[in-house]
Amino acid sequence: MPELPEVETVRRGLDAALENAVIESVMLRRKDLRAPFPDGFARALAGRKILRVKRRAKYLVFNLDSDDAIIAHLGMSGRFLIARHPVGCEAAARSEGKHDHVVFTFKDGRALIFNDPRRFGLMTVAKKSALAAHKLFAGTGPEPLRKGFSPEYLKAALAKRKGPVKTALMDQALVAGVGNIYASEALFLAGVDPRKPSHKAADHAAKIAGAVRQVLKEAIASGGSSLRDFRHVSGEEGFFQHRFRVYGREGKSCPVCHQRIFLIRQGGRSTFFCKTCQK
DNA sequence: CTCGTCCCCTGGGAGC
DNA sequence: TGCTCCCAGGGGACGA
Repeated sequence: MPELPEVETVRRGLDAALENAVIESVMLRRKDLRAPFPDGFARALAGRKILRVKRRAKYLVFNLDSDDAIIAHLGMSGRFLIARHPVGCEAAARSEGKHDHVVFTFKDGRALIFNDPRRFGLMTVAKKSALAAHKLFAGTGPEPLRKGFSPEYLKAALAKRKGPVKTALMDQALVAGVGNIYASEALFLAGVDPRKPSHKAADHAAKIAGAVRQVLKEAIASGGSSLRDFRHVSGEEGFFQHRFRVYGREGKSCPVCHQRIFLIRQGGRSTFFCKTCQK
């Protein structure tokens, strides 16, 4: 599910709802997700206040009023849902909702539930002062909506690679937060063939960088894409899935030239593109 | 190093 | 209706 626009949508919902919320308890319904919860996870969080919720790449970072931050990843199917009403909250906290793996309760009576059927998600705690060097973030490339993701940077990064440009865009070390949907969408906007070797696509770096930024901004403005699992923290769906130009549209007509859209496999993932518009 | 392949896990949809 | 197969937004561990 969640690429940068979806994670950013969740971040905004969490940040707005949980600023200054004080954690009362943390219930773990199992010992691990993609990785084990660290020892003392719940204990380190109880009584702490959430200051801000930030995002780096596809990770959410909850800054606490201690030295710690919670790091969370939605994997493919993770959801954060806020139970707003005390009654709903108590029910949520007590519930054994299928795949509700973590339940935070707050002093104000609300609850935050992390639900993740596939359990590719992750939740851990780390020192705020050492986040940039944390194993999960070291080696992560620039944020695509910040200045570091410049045409010059992308040109140099692509020039060093041999693999297809679409695979390169999905590499979190090259640029943070772009996944399978938005890599296809961005290359369509840029008019670049996803099969093109990265070093040859380097000449189009400015167009590609601009397209990545454009599609991510559009998707954030639409509240992300809900194909199956993705929901806002309120439970609402995003609606950018209705705006896909190529993703999931195999055999349908290209929005620009009306030729048929093709589906190929790259690195085990589906890629959608227009052979006429993308060279 | 970089690249491709496989795997983790559950659920939903297509096809028979 | 029910079974089997395939596929899914991510990422990390392998081996070549």
